Amino acid sequence: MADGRGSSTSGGESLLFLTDEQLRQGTEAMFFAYRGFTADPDRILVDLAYGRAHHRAVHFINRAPGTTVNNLLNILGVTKQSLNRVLRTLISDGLVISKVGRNDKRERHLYLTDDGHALEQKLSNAQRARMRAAFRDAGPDAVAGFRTVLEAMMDPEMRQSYTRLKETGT
Amino acid sequence: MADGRGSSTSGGESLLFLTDEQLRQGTEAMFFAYRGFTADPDRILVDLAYGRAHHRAVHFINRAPGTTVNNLLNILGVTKQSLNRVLRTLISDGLVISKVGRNDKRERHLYLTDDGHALEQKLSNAQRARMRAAFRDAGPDAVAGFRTVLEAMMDPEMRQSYTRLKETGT
DNA sequence: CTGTTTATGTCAGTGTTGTTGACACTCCAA
DNA sequence: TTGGAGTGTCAACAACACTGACATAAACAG
Repeated sequence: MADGRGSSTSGGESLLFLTDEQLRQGTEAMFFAYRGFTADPDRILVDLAYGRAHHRAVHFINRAPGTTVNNLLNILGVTKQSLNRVLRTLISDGLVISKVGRNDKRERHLYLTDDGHALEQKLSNAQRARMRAAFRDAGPDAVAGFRTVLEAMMDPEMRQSYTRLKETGT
Repeated sequence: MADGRGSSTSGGESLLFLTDEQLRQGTEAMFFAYRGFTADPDRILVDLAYGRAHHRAVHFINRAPGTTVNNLLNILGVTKQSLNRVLRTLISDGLVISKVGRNDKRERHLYLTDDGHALEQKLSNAQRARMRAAFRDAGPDAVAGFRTVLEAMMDPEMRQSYTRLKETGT
């Protein structure tokens, strides 16, 4: 909980970082930063006639190879129709392969092909370059704070997905 | 820089926070957090048959009353056609008024009506509640780091818009 | 075995938000 | 007066989300 530590003011809990003005600036920072965050991969994707949805699918299939459609659905938070449209193009373009499950044959396990890995690398390199520069400029303490606040901002289920990915890669 | 490490050169400070794994986690944190960030206002907007574009327009008109269409265009980073569609509905629904400029009559200055202010409050209260909770849980130092990293992640023009809004409210 | 649930895929329709391109109008400034 | 800037509108289109309905196959529960 907030105990005011690290505050520059004296005397009791300084909660100045919780003023509406501060919160509004946080809101706007999220808005403008997210634009930057997606800008670089977006530029690559337009040339390939893909969109952000393809990027997200490729990212998480790479992150958790063999993940099922249902799992991906939960992570991405979209409908199966919406995801299916994206997966169909990725599969028919040879970037993703779908394997019938061994234990449960209803399930489809998703993997990137070599071409899929190549695209994932291209996209994540572009995105990481910006984040690396931002992290480097901000320094490790700021990065820790950045992650702390973002985690606190997630919906609980999303935080769970995030943590499980972070810790176990599923 | 595809060495998979981002590790430091000789001797100095540990740069473990710049590993590809750390950057990937930062990427995923942005993705999941942004979902949370928009979730609460989105729930309100669906009932009103509005979308995020309306929210953004209302937010920035409230933030900089009397702003011109062109200024708003630059801040939002969309085409005038796209913004115009949104503004048209907001104006015809009585949430926004457009006043012909006094000095330059080509310009339209945008203001929220009372109804517009009411919607803006409703939306920003919902959004701020989550951010306030996240800020409070994370503490002031984390919040400072959060803002530092986000600012470093913006495109330079967006950082300029962000800073000018923050400092002068235009 | 039968009936139900789960996992997936697909078709059709709709809505929001973004894009280009084209055109018109007003007004300012040179 | 002419050129350009700011604005508004029309048309067409694409990406990506949604709902609803339906089909198939496999797993599971009785």
